[in-house]
Amino acid sequence: MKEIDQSVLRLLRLLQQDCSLALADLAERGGMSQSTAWRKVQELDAAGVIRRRVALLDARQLDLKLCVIAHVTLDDHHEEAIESFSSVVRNHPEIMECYALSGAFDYMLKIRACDVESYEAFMTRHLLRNPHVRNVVSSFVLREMKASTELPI
Amino acid sequence: MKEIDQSVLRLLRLLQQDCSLALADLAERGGMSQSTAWRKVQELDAAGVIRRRVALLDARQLDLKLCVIAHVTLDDHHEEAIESFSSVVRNHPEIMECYALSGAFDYMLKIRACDVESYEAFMTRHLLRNPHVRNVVSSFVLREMKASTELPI
DNA sequence: CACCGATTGATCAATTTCTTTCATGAACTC
DNA sequence: GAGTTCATGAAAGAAATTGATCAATCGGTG
Repeated sequence: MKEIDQSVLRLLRLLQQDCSLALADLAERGGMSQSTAWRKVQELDAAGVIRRRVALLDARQLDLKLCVIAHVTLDDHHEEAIESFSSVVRNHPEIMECYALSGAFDYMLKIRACDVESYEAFMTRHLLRNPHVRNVVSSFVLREMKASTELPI
Repeated sequence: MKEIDQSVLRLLRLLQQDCSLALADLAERGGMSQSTAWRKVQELDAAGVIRRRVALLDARQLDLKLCVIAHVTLDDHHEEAIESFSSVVRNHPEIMECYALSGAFDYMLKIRACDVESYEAFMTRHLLRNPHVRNVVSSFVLREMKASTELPI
């Protein structure tokens, strides 16, 4: 990928807001011809700047009313402990996000579940059962003030 | 929206993995005819179960190498303090996510920046300057183990 | 200024994809 | 069982994407 100029940034901003835009609209709003828009999007796809296009769904309508932020501390940080924990994270779609952090906790997880019971069940069944997990602190999300996928570009 | 049956769930799962699938592919993988797939997707769009379709970009290539999880505590929880804080969150795209939490902290923020300096600048300029913000604890993301937008359905 | 390469926009044909229409059959009601 | 509604699939038409070509334009360089 070459340098990313202003016109490409405009396309990217539009696409991360709505990738179902027709090429004609995209071009118009991006202030360029359809051919140029097409070529730039091709490049962005090929270069992997556009990683993927996904549909964002409404959690409430799909009965996932609960969202939890959990902070996890492992017992030790040996290869095996980390791999074991990673595997739990990978294999459970309820864990939507997981970041290794600096600071007081090793990991931060964002977890979705239908309700407190099923969260509790998932937790005890899969996370707390893992021998390397020393500590989990769960905070319930009271309100989603912002949940954007748009990078600040 | 009526009840959501298995075939619709299959479509939703596919779409939240890749919404650039052609209708024909979507239908085939979802195990139904193209017309049926089209109609179901229309309904899901209309009902808002599919909230939007977005492009996910590569933060690294866009020079956003830093990701920070910040925990914020407000001074008080009066209308004004909350509104003031909300306004900061709304108006700054660097703050990609913000959740009001139960537990030790009032809010959790996910923030993207190019580097530590610009993060520091943003922080002091916009968050710490806010008179209602009592405390901010920043944890740097060392590794993104998982960052999915797929709901566990 | 003249030249060169790169980028852009316009246009077109081929292909693919989306959307509508229509007919069929199942399920249900009266 | 006749009639109605509803969901389904096939097929046809409309529209958009894809990819290529060509001329015009822009920027830099000798």
